[in-house]
Amino acid sequence: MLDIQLLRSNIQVVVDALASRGMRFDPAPFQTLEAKRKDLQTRTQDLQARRNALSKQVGQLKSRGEDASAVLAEVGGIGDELKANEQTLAALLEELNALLAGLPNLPHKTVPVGRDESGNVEVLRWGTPRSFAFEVRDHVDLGAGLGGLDFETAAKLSGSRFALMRGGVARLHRALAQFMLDVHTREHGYTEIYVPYMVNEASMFGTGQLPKFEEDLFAVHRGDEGRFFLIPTSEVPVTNVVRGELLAADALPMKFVGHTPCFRSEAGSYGRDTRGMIRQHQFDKVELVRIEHPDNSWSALEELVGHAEKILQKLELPYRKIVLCTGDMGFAAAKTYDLEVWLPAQNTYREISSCSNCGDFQARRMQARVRASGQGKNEFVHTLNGSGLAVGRTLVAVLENYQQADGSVRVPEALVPWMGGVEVIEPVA
RNA sequence: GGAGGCGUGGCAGAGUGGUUGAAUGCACCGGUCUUGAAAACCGGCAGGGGUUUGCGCCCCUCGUGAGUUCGAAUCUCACCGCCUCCGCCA
Repeated sequence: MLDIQLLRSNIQVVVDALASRGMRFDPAPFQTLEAKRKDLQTRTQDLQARRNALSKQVGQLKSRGEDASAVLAEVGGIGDELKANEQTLAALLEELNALLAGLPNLPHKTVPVGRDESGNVEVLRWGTPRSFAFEVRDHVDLGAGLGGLDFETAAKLSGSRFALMRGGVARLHRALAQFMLDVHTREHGYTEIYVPYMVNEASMFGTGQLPKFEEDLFAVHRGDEGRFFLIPTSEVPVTNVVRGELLAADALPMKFVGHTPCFRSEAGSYGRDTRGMIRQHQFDKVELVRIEHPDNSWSALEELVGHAEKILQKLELPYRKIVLCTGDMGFAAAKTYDLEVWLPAQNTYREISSCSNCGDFQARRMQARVRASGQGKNEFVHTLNGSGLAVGRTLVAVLENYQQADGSVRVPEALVPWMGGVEVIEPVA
């Protein structure tokens, strides 16, 4: 959520910044609402002040045993008008709020301007894609050969865009997640956190999935007692840990790492990545979340991306790092780095991590603040999140990059201890 | 699922219709004292919003939302959450 003060004082800044994201924002409706609000709020508050003063008089008169009927008659007349004003004002504020809640975050000044993904800027390439002396297989074929990836059975159980893993591949999947958790907790100082996979509406609003992106979510209904939403990323529950909190300055930074499944309806992406487990309704992700003091969030973003990169480096998977341009960023982000891993079968780099600083955008929605240390004002915290990494896609990358001519797959050296010493996953006969 | 209890400021905890946004303690901030620190003492200290060049003035908020009333932390209803006991249960 943007700061309404900014829209009041300098709406052109907002219009321009949103334009760089490819969004046409017409300031007129906001300004009309805002003018009405100002007028109505002033009048309402005047009425409230009068009522309060007169009611106070009644109390004084009665405590002295005097007659209060004249004052009572006067204050009685205020009631109806006041109530009407209060209701109109509440509706108006709600409308303003809804308008505000629908606006995406403003890009940080260091974000390259661009209209779509073609405007993204590569900042780093790490590792050299391996050359193969045989024809590479994609993870679907490899997984089938290993008896470890079974999309047909998953489809029987649930439908398309679900995966079922067995044996060595299932173990590899588990090992990857454990490995990531261990690296981030032991080497990068994150606190492991376990969170609910279903959250309420307020949490989805807090991180920005609602109200605009409901179609991307799975909802779980509980009769007429309301509904939960399956988390599309652990960013949602983990970040919302601080919702509604006023934190002590020394409570920051908070660094969490969580491993959860993620559920996405993938509405509107019917034709894309239909083969294999690149784009699933359910996938696992190890997520890094940081709650930072506003002064530190930008250096924290660089650090966080580095932590995600470290996993790829340890697994010796070639990747590149790009900065998303203004037109390609997510709703809540002020700046985003994507990490893309090399997939030999696709002969290209594919997204495996997305790391963002959301600035105070989510914090304002969540009302998550940090107490000022000295005289200053309490401030909204800054929230950051990044995949460290998407486990399913990491599995795909390992299978494809470490495949051998006979269809077996070597286990990356760094991962062997998490595989109980297994160094190669062999095809089934 | 049944029975009972409880939600007040950063924390603990008073307050059961009237100048109470709220005692007290702790924490925190500033100061006195001290070589420095601690202790002691003095002072400050909820959040959000409106308006104002500023001083300030005003409004809202005691889990959330409705209601009763001239007036609600206090009374009524609904909802949410937490605790205790019983039942069930991975």
